[in-house]
Amino acid sequence: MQCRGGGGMRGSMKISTRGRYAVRVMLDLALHNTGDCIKVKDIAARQGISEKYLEQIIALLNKAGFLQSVRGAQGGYRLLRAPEEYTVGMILRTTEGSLAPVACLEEDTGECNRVDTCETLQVWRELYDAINRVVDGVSVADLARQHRRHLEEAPES
Amino acid sequence: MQCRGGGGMRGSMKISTRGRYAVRVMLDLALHNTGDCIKVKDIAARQGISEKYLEQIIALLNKAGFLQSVRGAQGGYRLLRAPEEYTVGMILRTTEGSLAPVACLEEDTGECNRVDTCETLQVWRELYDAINRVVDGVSVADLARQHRRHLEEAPES
DNA sequence: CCAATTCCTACTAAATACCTAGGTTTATTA
DNA sequence: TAATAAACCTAGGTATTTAGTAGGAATTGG
Repeated sequence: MQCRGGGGMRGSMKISTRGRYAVRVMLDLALHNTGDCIKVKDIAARQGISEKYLEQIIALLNKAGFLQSVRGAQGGYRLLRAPEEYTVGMILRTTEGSLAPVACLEEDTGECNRVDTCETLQVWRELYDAINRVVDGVSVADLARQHRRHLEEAPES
Repeated sequence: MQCRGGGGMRGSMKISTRGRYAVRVMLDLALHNTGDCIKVKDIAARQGISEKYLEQIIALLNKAGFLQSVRGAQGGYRLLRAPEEYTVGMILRTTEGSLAPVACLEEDTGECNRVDTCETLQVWRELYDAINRVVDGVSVADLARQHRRHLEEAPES
């Protein structure tokens, strides 16, 4: 359905929907940060994402301490801190796990035995650094700012 | 066996063994670039990788036009061009597919409909650029140079 | 001819991605 | 107080991908 081209090679190094949706959720929460609770149902509707699936993703963000949750009727979620305080890197790490391109670079795990003689490790380290620099250099507030600028330039609906 | 910590979160954005082995193969071929053929069997032994699996990976590199192959007894492979001509990026792209972190950035495919209003796309684009800059900035010759320097500093065996 | 090699295709077990489904608990409100 | 609306929790389920195994056909050197 999504792979029409030739066979084979679809591409790894991908950020999964979990991570991408999580970033969009955080942005959504920042844009509707009026003080009162925001329901999963509303986010799902706005973002066009399955409600039940979003629930699970938000649960990860919640467990990470990013959100404040209110149970019961008229409950929902809101950002615990200011949008500036959340980087895309933080969000991706809690939902996707480590962003290291190879397991050897994982903080706790890994440590392959060929570490001293492995020339490729240096490349992976540079890659890891570059990835972290980008994702930690963008905050949810940056995304929100960009969204508002978009609206000004092309005001629709 | 490799995940001992807690459950959950293993980490995406990973380069698979295909890609990592491919880079090691190219480095191996560069280091043993004496002019005569190098057998898969020897590479597999030196690198400690399954012969049959390597065969398939090398087939990809071969089909991409990176190698010269000689069939039959005393056959094998050698680099078609100088090690300087191959970047890690080229190798990863032929074995792993596109290095784009999201499908929307894929050259031919993708083009999601929310392209104009998607603020997150900008982050993914920056990430894509950063990844490409790193992997295209390192050649197989660089890896070989680093290997030889390693040997000088700590000459073992 | 024989042995060594590349080449080609199919298969498999395990993990992962991306959900769906169904229920439990907690709080508001009619 | 009962109904309802929400968060919370856990267990699947299908399709795809990964990391190989396996087995043989085609090609060449000795």
